Amino acid sequence: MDWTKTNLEELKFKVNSKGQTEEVFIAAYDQSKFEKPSLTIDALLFTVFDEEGDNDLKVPEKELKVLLVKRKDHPFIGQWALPGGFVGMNESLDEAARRELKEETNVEGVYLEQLYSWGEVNRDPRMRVLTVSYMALINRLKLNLQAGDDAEDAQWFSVRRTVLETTKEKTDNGYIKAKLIELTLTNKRLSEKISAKVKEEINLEGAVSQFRMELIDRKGLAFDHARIINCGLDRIANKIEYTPIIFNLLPEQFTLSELQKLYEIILNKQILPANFRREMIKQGKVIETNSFQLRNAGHRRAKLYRYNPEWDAES
Amino acid sequence: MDWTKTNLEELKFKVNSKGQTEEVFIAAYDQSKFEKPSLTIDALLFTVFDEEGDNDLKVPEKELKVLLVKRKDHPFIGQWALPGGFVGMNESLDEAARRELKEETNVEGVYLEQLYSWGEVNRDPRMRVLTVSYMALINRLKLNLQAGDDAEDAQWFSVRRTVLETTKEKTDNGYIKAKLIELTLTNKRLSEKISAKVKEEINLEGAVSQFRMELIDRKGLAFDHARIINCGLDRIANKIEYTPIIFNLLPEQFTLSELQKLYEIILNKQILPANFRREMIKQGKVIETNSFQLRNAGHRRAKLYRYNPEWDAES
DNA sequence: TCAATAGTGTCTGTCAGACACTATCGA
DNA sequence: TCGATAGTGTCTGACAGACACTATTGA
Repeated sequence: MDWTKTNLEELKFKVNSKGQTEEVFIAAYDQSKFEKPSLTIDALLFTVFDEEGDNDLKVPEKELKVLLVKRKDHPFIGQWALPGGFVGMNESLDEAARRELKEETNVEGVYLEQLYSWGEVNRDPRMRVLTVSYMALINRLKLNLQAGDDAEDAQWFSVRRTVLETTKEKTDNGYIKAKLIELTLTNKRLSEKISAKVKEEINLEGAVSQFRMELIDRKGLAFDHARIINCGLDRIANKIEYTPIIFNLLPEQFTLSELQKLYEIILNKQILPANFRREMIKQGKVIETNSFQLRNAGHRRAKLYRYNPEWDAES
Repeated sequence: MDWTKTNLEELKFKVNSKGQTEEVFIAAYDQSKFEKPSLTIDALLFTVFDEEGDNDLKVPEKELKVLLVKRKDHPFIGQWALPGGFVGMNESLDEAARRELKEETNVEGVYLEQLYSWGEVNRDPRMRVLTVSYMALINRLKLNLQAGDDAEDAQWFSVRRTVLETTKEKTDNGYIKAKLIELTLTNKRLSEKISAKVKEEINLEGAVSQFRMELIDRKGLAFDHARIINCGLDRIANKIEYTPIIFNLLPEQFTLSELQKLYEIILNKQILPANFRREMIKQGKVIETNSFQLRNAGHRRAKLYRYNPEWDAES
């Protein structure tokens, strides 16, 4: 059914207060009378790299990375921003996000999800801009296979999130709880280090709660993009337990330790290996393969696992 | 910090490839060159009424209600739609949603949350319209106190959701799972009954999952609003366990049975009273009061409880 | 006494967290 | 043999789901 048309016979000839049928009304409708905000999408692209340490007995650390581009024009010229751009008149929001993804990394067919829409009046110093933010999760290998990776001014930054301070203030009929979060974005090769601050605030009055994500300090990050990155990190952490999105960040085969490391980064807490192992296998999120880790390290070789595509949250 | 301005001295005098400083650039920036989609918000207002049955020994049933307005103009003239409208150039999205809420119900200071943004090219037969959907939860008493309630063409409809069919089709490397959902919206007084169909589809290929909510049949509901209502119902169900949003739908004091009935409606499943009671009290979401149910019914009077504003998901 | 709901007590199997222990590999 | 990680086994307390039972009220 094409629901985009009114397409009911009975409505076709109905007239409004000015005596117009739908056809006449639409033909006469002048939308240009109204001033409109501009519409953009911003794409948060995450991936995971291995970060080799000094001691090669140790297993390499995992780093969560986000793609930033250097702005070539005002506003915020020379600063780093999320890739994004205007939405064309003939593409949907999702299509615009996938186009941006493709332009920036030359990757297609990856996990993509709408995050949130940001519409404060003065978000952009040029004019009123509404941005719809999207998040994509890409595995490293897919990036290597395709070109456009380290093209020009798009660079991967390590993301780290620290909670600097949590406050909880009781009010008459509820509380105000705030979390001051520091986002640290680093790129070793360029010796770039950005650390922005975002405040998450829950204002509860009775049962009426209001959640806000406020930008406190955007040091080197354009617009309110620090807020969007934080929003994406929250989203991954929320979905990690009941969806398989995390496997989008890993290669086809992986060890349980690697998977655990990723969980620890995203949830920002330590997990006991024995329990993690037991739970993953029991849940059925993961299937044992017959292969083993290739790398010769000073310890027993780990069995490789892969995501179980039959896995289902319901069961 | 006012992050909406570039406000770093070093950037102020930096020039772009055309030799413009930021100030010059912004003054020369002509946004009117670009065609832009229109921007609206749609507000999903939920509340709960008691629905008296025939047997007055029985406790009244609860009904989840949504506010719909009858369209007075094309397109979809005469059909029911969510309240909503264009976003002004000087109001944020949240402000626009609160304005709409106030205009429609004269209620302020209630729970409001952004749901999702819908941006398909042909959503609206007039022109390209992006809509950002919001959901508000309002308790019945707040509505009674304020005017504007049953004004003109805004009416409360009972919402019921039935899963007509679930299918799961295995593919090479994943599955396609679909749920066909029927939304039934009824208003007894007007003898109106709308039943729209929405399909929720999860397409999983490897770990790349894609979620879509598709409108199958909009029978009497304007635009893609059935989809938005369904999205709101999903959101409440997801948040009911770990947030106190449900208390926004209840009066200050309530019995545990009333609370349970609401849980059952929203989660669409039966709960054992003994366990429900135990869990609510243990969790500390709820505080005992000294009052009892006034109503004289053929059974022991129930103690009234109220929401515990100290309750905190973390603990 | 009955219908209807309020509210208590308890049993049972499952499971998360903690931790002790064994296995394997390379230097 | 040591350092490092892989992987197994098991104890414990908490807890969800099921259900039997008592309490209170109005007709």
